[in-house]
Amino acid sequence: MGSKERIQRLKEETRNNILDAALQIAQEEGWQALSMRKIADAIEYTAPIIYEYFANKEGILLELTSRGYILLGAKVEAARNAYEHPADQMEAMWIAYWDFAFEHKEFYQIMYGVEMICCEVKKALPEAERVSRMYGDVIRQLITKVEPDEDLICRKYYTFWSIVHGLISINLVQKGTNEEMNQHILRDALKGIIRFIND
Amino acid sequence: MGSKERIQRLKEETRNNILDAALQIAQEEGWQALSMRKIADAIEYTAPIIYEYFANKEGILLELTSRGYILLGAKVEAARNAYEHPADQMEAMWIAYWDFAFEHKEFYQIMYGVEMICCEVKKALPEAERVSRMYGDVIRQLITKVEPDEDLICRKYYTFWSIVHGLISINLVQKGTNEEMNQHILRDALKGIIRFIND
DNA sequence: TACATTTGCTTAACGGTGTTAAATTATTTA
DNA sequence: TAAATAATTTAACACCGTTAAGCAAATGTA
Repeated sequence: MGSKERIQRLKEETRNNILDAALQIAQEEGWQALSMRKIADAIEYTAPIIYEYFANKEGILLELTSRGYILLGAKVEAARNAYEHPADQMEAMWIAYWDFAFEHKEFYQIMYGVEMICCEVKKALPEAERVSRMYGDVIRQLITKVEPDEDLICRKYYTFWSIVHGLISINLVQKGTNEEMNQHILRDALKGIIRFIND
Repeated sequence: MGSKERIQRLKEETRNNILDAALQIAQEEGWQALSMRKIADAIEYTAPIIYEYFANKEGILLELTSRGYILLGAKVEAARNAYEHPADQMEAMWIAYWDFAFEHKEFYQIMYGVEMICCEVKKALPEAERVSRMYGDVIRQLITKVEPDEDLICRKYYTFWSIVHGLISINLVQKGTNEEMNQHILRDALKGIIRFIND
């Protein structure tokens, strides 16, 4: 016979087509615009066919998430292999991570649950601005330089914000982590930034 | 007459009821479970009524986001007022931010676009574990202590991850920020953590 | 008081979603 | 060629956000 394998190959191809179509739609229109019917349209089938290849929509997302991690893993590995000393490796590996996030935005979003809410209106919410101004004011006082330029203050603010928000996000998305350790990390990082704020 | 004001007050009450109902549903079932019909049920009306008070569903979310910032602002302000020295203020303000995120998870989620994907399966994705192991290995080499305990490595890993992921999230959610500044913040923070990894 | 107008609210509907079951068509097997 | 199996579609269900039409009660006016 031999056609058994050919059919198997065709099935695998369709499976890949589904995943590719889903990713492409996400790239073009965002994850919120992804629908089973749109995927079906793209692969020139009707929607129920997809359920022969995936349990449900989440199954597709899960598979893409997994593939995202494989891609990220390769990038991080390559970055490490490009250096000898651990310190250089570490920096390169995180920069690789950073680059991955922006080169493959859609992957990063499903991998780490980052929503693109940003409804244009939300950006300039005065209540939000008030909060960041409060932080900025205190940072200004912390900097000993007589005339700290606004750029430096902004940078320090983002440094603080990033680590706090990052730690929170990680905890909210994949909860069940050690509460005590979080407090330890948070306080260490804050004290670290404050101590070396004038570098 | 005087009934004009009474009616006005009633309308405002209904508006608040809508917001309260929306928040409660989110607290009990998550944002993804929030629907106009569910809100209507909770306030004992039918769905179209809500459109007399809000332009659409996003309008409700926007108002709640705004209220979230007001709440956060109050907490941060109180934290600052509890201390004299800027360094103490700064730490207290970020801890207040941290506490707010977990005390008012639902607010934090709409304010900063944190999705709760975590479909239980995703947690233990082997491809994801491989990536974190790679980072852990290099961190272990960076620590000079002869027998670094696993807790320390984990803490350092989360510190790195938090700042990188935090910075990425902020950029993805409210894009349009300065690319050059991001690189500056990223490299500064990485070098800082690496340099003081043995504290 | 009687009629007209406005208001508050509901029902019905439209086009969309994920998903399942039944029906249909095409392919393979006997 | 006929029966059995596989591949694919159509139809349907229950939900979603949103809008338009209709109704009923309250209000304003003569």
